[in-house]
Amino acid sequence: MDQSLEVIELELAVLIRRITSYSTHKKIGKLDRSAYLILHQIAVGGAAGVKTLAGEFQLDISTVSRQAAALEHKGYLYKIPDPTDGRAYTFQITELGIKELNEDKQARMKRAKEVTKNWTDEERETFGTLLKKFNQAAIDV
Amino acid sequence: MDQSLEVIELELAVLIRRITSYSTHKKIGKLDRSAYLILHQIAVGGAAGVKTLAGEFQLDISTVSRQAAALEHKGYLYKIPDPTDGRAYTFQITELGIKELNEDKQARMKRAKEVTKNWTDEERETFGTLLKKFNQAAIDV
DNA sequence: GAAATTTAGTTGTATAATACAAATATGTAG
DNA sequence: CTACATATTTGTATTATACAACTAAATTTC
Repeated sequence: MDQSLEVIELELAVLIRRITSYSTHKKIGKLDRSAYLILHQIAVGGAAGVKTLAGEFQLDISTVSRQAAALEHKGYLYKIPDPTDGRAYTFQITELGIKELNEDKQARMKRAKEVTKNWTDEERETFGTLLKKFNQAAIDV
Repeated sequence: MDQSLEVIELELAVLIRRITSYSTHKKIGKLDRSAYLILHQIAVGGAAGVKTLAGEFQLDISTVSRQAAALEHKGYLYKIPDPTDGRAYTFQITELGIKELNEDKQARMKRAKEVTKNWTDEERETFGTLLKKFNQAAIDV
C-alpha cells in the first residue's frame, strides 16, 4: 500500500504543477478555474451567496466576493437581494453565464480528451470515478 | 466517453481547488509544492541547473532560480560550478535536504492515506497508475 | 583574434490570487 | 435601546509567477 501512496502523493504534486502551468500559459476559454467552479456550482446547485460559495470551495469570503463581483461585472451572474435579510444576496447565473460555462466546459473536455487520447474508455471512466471519490473524501481532511 | 471526460474535467478543477486550499491552510511539512518537486527531482535525477529544472516543471527560469536559491539558503541544496562552463551551476541535494524531503514525503503520504482510508488497495493502485499516466501524457498538451 | 551574438543565471518589476483585517450595514438578543 | 452578531465589501499584505533587463561567460563570425 505504501508503494501506491507514494505514487499518489508524488503524482498529485506533479499534476498540480502541470495543470497550473498549463492554465497560466494557454488560458482555457475566458474563465479561470475559480470562475468556472463558481458558475458550475450555481448552474447546478442554484443561486447562492458568497458565504455559501466560500464554504464550498474552502476559500475566504473576501476572495469569493471579488470573484463573484467580477463575474457579475462580466454579465455572467446577477445579484438577487435576499427578501428576508437586507444584508444578504444570492448570485444567479445569467443566460450569458450559462453559455460561457458551456463553452468553457467543452474546451476543458477537449483538453482532457487530448491528454487521454490513447486511453481505453474504461480507463477514462475509472479515472473520473476515482478523482471524484478522492475529492469527496478530501473535503474533510 | 463524453460522460467520462465531463467528470474528469470537472473533478480535475475541483481537485486543484481542494489541494491548493489545503496547502495554504495546513502547510505540509516545511516544503511547498515547488520546493518539494525540486528536491525530489534532484534526489532522483541527480544534480541539475535551473534551466533544466525549469524545463521539467514548465516554469520560468527566473522562478526556479529564486526557488533554488531559497532552498540553498535553507541548506537543502548546494551549488556546484560547472567545470566546463563558467556561467553554469548545478544544484545538488544536501543530507539535510534528503532528510527534509523524506519527512515531507511521509507527511504527504499520510495525507493521501487518510483521504483514501476507505479505498481498496486496488483502487489506490489504479488511481496512482492513472494519475501518473495522465501526467505523462499532459507534458505535451 | 576582436566584435557580435548567444546562453546560463540572477535581479528588477508587474500581475494575479489569495488571506486577514477593517469597515459598513443589517439583523437579533438582552 | 443598546450591545452583539452576521453578510458582504473594501483595504492591505503576501506569494507565486512571468517577463524584461542585466551580468558574465561561451560561441560564432568576419
